[in-house]
Amino acid sequence: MDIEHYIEELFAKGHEKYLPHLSVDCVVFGFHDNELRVLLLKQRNVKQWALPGGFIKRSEPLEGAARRILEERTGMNDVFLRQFETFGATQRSSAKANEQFIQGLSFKVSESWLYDRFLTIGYYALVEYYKVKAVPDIFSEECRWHNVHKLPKTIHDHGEIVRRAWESLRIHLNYYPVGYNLLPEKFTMPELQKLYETILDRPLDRRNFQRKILSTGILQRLDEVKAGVAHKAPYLYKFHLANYEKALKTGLGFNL
Amino acid sequence: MDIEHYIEELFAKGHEKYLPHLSVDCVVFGFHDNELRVLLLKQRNVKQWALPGGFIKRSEPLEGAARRILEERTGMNDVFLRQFETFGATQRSSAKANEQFIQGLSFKVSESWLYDRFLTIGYYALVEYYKVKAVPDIFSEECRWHNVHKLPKTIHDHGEIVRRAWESLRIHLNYYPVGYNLLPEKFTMPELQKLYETILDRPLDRRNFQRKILSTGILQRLDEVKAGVAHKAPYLYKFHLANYEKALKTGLGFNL
DNA sequence: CCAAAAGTGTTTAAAATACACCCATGC
DNA sequence: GCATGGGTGTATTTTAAACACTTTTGG
Repeated sequence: MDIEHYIEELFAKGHEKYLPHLSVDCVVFGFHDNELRVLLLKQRNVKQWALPGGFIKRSEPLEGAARRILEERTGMNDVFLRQFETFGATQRSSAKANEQFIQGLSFKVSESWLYDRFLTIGYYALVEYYKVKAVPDIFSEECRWHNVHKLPKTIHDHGEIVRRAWESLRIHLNYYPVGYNLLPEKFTMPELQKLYETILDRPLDRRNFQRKILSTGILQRLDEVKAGVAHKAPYLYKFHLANYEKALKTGLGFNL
Repeated sequence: MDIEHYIEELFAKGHEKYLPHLSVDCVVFGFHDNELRVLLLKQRNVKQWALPGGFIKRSEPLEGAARRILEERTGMNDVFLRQFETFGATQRSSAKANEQFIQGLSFKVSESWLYDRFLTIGYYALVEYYKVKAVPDIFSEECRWHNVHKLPKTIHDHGEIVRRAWESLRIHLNYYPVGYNLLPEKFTMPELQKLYETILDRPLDRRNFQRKILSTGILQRLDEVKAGVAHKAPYLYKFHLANYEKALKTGLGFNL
């Protein structure tokens, strides 16, 4: 099988192409059905899920690796991406933890760089849910969104990594604007609020939220209302890109 | 020479003991003469300074490596230590950049794991200035404190790393208490304020600062005043450890 | 016509800021 | 005795939080 061949090659010779002992894992956040979701890959031969991850080419910038991995899994480039932590506990990954996966392979590898200890550099990404064309990697049979509140069983410390990414994102939310990468171009105020509430995991006052978010100047209201909805149609907004970019740089001393 | 032998061994066989391509660098902050200072090492054969850094033993936790490195350079354990960023640009380190150092060695090494690309995981530490017994490492001839405002020429991206660490510390300051690891056991309110002003790099109002910091409950005033000072003697304070620890965990939604 | 969601402003409380006078000490 | 820095409190402004009624629409 083609993929098995690919995997065998990676086990045997991956260290020639990639830096050993190092991986990059991406926590890809998307927003859908009023849920904050992360993209996870279902490992072959194993009933566990994993973060989209990969290795760093020997002469590839660290962030470049993260962007490449992200593009491979989601088809997207130019997404919001932020490094948040590097995980380096000794027990965090091991050949043991991968045993089940390895045993399911059709070939035998008695030694491989992939059996070594790995440190992983964690990035989180914010992406527009509908724009993602999720594709599994060679280790996986499926790529699916999961509600951050109901994560399935994960390999290694990937559950913890998601938790930490979410934590970083919550803090991030109080410094920088968020949403451009998580919402469609046009969106309503209640949608934006839901996004914030979902990330912060608590309800916000409708009126206070609107006042504060508008005061930042990152939004512009359109002369359009959302069509085809029950009840009163809410206005559509889009981000004021110049102000949004500025706020990304200078921050917006915000407190929701 | 003994040290040269040590270095030669490290060049030749270090990769057996340490993870390749990875280093840990520590930005050690101390506070003295109303200055925020960082500990830097003067490299042998080179007119440049470097952060205290080192490598990760093959079965050593990442943070453990940082603590070991810190203890080796400062003689201190149990200091405040926080990972803040991992630096992985391709051009950040190279054999070229180390050329001068290598040429100064009495032996020749044509190949070494140390010539490879390195990613470095950045930690910053907060330490009590007077408790530090700074000792150079094998690559250095001197270990000295430098004012963060007047950093000397550094190797690689170490200047940038200091800048980023300081930035992280400034943000940190608005979430968590700081000072226990930077000040002597007993200190005065003006001293604490100077520390905050120095880290934030801007003046703070005396009365407002005192009110806010006291309202957190992390301080306890002693029935003692500072002796041997000109002018009115300020009270001495110490940290209320239980409250301080609690604040380290739960944070103190602070805004100076 | 009514249930459900959106639009809009005001009042109140809390927090941040600005500011001034007295006190103790070393010189 | 005076210059210097430390101690203390209040008034003002700004920001956050709480809160209710009206409007629109689909069913």
